[in-house]
Amino acid sequence: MLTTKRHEIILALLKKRKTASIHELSEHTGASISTIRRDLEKLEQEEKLKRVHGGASQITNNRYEPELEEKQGLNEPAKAEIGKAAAELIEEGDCLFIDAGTTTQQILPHLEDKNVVVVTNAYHFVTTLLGLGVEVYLTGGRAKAKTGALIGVQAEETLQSFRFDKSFIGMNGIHAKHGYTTPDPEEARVKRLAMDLSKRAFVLMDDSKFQQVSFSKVGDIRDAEIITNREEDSILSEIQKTTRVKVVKI
Amino acid sequence: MLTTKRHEIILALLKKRKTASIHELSEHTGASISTIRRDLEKLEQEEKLKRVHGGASQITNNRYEPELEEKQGLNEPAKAEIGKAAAELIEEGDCLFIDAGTTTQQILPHLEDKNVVVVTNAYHFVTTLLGLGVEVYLTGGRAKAKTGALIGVQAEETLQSFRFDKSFIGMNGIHAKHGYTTPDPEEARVKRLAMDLSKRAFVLMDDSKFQQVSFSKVGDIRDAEIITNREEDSILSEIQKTTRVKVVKI
DNA sequence: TCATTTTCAATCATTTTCATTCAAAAGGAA
DNA sequence: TTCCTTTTGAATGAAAATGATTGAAAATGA
Repeated sequence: MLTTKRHEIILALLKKRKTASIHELSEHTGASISTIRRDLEKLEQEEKLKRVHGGASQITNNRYEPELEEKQGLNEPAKAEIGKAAAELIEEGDCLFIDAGTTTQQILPHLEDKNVVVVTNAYHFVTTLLGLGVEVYLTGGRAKAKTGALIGVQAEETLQSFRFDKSFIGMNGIHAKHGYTTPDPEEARVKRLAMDLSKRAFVLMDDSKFQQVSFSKVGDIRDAEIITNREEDSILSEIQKTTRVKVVKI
Repeated sequence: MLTTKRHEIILALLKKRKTASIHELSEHTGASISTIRRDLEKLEQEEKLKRVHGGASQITNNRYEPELEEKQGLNEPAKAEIGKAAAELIEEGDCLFIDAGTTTQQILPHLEDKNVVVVTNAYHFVTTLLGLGVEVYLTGGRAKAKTGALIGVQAEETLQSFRFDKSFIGMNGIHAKHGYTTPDPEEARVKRLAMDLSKRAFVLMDDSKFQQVSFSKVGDIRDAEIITNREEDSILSEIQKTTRVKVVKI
């Protein structure tokens, strides 16, 4: 029996049932227990299935959730502090835009029962916000799994019908010369538009984003204020010449 | 029996009933009391359930979900069958609108890896659909906790930029004379618009909705086709004079 | 309150499964 | 063929899961 064929059989069986034991698979393919183990090891590396004690189980359908949750773990305390600092700027009656992203997400818990209206392009913020008793508007648009954002013409159109007191934007890179950048051009347009529609725009960034440059430019340094945990250094000083920076300690 | 499999069984049972005793679970899975205890301990750590003296109970995530989940339970088998029947109408390459609602939600599992584009006004369908590998567009709008729908001018504006091969609409009432009705006028407008933008519009309704009249009119009987589990009777016959009805058995 | 019953957490012995190693078998190239 | 690499199956001790047992804790009912 060809190795590839065996792999197919294993995956096919797992598609029908949610789990399968090593012994079932061994019997079903005619291969020995050891071989099946090796197969499962390889297939797990390829993210085709998940090994469990005694066998294997289907990979959790959610192509989306894991990515976001993984990301969530990175630099978590910093993000939480930045989110808290952002929330402190919010006043009664504010109309806010909150961009999709793991850092901006940290603002949410601080909005409980605040009298604000939130517009967001993050479809998975909605349930949380409603639960906190906040009035929520979602932009339309195409749903992007990787970042959990809504993008495209519909997102931009919907945004046009709002004006914000404050907007909180996530960003992938900031560079003294190249300004704010992010990988996806369509996301960049939405961020840019939200900034333009706000009296005050805040970019939330942990220190790892400094001097990074991504593919799509969102704007120049002066186009927004910055909230970060970056410690004082020459790069930060340079940026502070151009715009206001709120520095949080962790 | 695989450990993972047992965990799934436990969670599945808890999803149906609100609580389950250790003994029930032991009997149901064939595992010993000790093993079940260990399972519950682990699953509680993962926040999948809450242990209580003598067994375990469902976890309630937040203030919002319960309402919708309660509703979910009502007439569940009927809704599942109706959702399945609706999915059978879908063809390769279709552009679909799927309305927010517990009945329309039952279509989702049948969309796995189908080559379709889905537009929806239900913000909590997005993650599921992306997980199934479907391209998703969300309408904009104000998020309504009670029904999980996006409504208002932004929703209508976003919808205008699409045309659908088929739309699947949830509805609260159908009446031979008064047509389709639903409680919220803003939701009614969205439903109406989606129907207008579709080559074929389908209203999904379990039999409890017949001869019900709600506050806001969505349209006349002939404005959509109907998918229901209503058994043959005079009321259904009357309606069938006006429009096509697909009847499912449960 | 107290006594009784049920459930719980901790521990132990047993069984099952796992990762690692090694040698045989099966290809592939010169 | 011979030499070399890859795949396979078996063997091993280590790790994990399981079921039974026990005294402590919690619930129950008088």
